[in-house]
Amino acid sequence: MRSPLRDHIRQVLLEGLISGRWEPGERIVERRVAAELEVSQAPVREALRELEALRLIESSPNKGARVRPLTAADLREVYEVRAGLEETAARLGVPRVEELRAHTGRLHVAAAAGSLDDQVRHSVAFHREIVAASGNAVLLSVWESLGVEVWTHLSIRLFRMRPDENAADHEPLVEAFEAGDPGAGRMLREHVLGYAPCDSR
Amino acid sequence: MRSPLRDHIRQVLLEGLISGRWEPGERIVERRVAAELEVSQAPVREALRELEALRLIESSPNKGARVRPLTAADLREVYEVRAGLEETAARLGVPRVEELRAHTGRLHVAAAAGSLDDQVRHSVAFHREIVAASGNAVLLSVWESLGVEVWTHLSIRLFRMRPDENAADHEPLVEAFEAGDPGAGRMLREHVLGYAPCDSR
DNA sequence: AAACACCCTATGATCGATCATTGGTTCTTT
DNA sequence: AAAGAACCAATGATCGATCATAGGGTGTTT
Repeated sequence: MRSPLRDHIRQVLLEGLISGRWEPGERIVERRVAAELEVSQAPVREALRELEALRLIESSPNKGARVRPLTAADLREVYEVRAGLEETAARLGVPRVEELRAHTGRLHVAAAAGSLDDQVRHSVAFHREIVAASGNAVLLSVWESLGVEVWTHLSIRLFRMRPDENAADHEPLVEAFEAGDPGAGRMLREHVLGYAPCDSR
Repeated sequence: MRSPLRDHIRQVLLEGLISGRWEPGERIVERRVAAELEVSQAPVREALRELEALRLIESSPNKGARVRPLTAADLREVYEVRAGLEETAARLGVPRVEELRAHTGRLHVAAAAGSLDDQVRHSVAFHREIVAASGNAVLLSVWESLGVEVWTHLSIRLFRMRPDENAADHEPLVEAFEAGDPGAGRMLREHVLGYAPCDSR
């Protein structure tokens, strides 16, 4: 066994959160998870702390970890931050348009096939490409710490939100980037906010 | 003893990083820290992971943690992200102008007294107020995860950067917020970027 | 001497056990 | 019965010990 123990545990916990095995507000008991996976308590703790950094769980001293209750307002906050980060990314660098087109194409296919998981995956990849193209590693790291993919899955399950099923929404963005349109950043921000819940405007 | 063991350890490590006890690139050995503080290895590991989330150290499996070598380019990346976050914050909410004035005043005093630490502290408080006023808890949490205060101390020590000694720089911002100037966000972004190293423009 | 295999130490990763806190339960006391 | 004290089980926090890997040293082969 090399060293991916806590990585494996984190993955199991993540899948449990996405699939709804643990409901929001429910406690996640370190020893139970440890016993089930036949590992010790320590790596479970570490995995839980990583999930805490993703804001998926919350914990208080001596009281343990519980699944963070996810409200539409929380989700909106995440979208607002994400929109700002992606706008910043668009200002800093130009994404590889071919990549964007490839992701958009796969998104089309997934939407046609009705595969929610694939839609989420390719949509996330589209946006990640933009952030990565900024050339700013800190920005990418912060963006990833938002846990976009997981939150998207959760919002679909908990709020019955639809994934951005119309890949067409992405086309204008690609064209703006290709044309070097200085308004691409703003477009991107609006695009992201458009999927946030309770858009107050 | 209640539960702040790992918090205490994190604080000790933080102070060591700021003070230069551990130089960039140097290894931080879990057991040595544990022995010195007369605690076990486990809480030291947890504290190290928190510092890793702040991007202050980096670690790879089975190879341990080392102080992240801090380059001017890294620092610039942090400033770019920070500038974007604060611009987003300014768009979302209006800070309490009295608070801003109070922080600016203290900044003046600290600058006059030549107290670097106080200058950093009050400058950070000024910007934090703006982010907190956004009303977006995720935004605040992400901003704090940038570790602005620590990075500022480090950049002063490693690059002999000057803190934003002229509190006057903050005055126009306060006035823009007070006037409800829609350009306040952009001003704030420029202000933050102005302190970043290697401004290429 | 270069290349390679083997061993050895330091140390990160993990474990099983123990300490300490929280929250509930029961037992008085009024 | 309500209020409080004492007890108890569950579990998070911490510990000391063990397992396993990385890197360096040493000897052997060519």
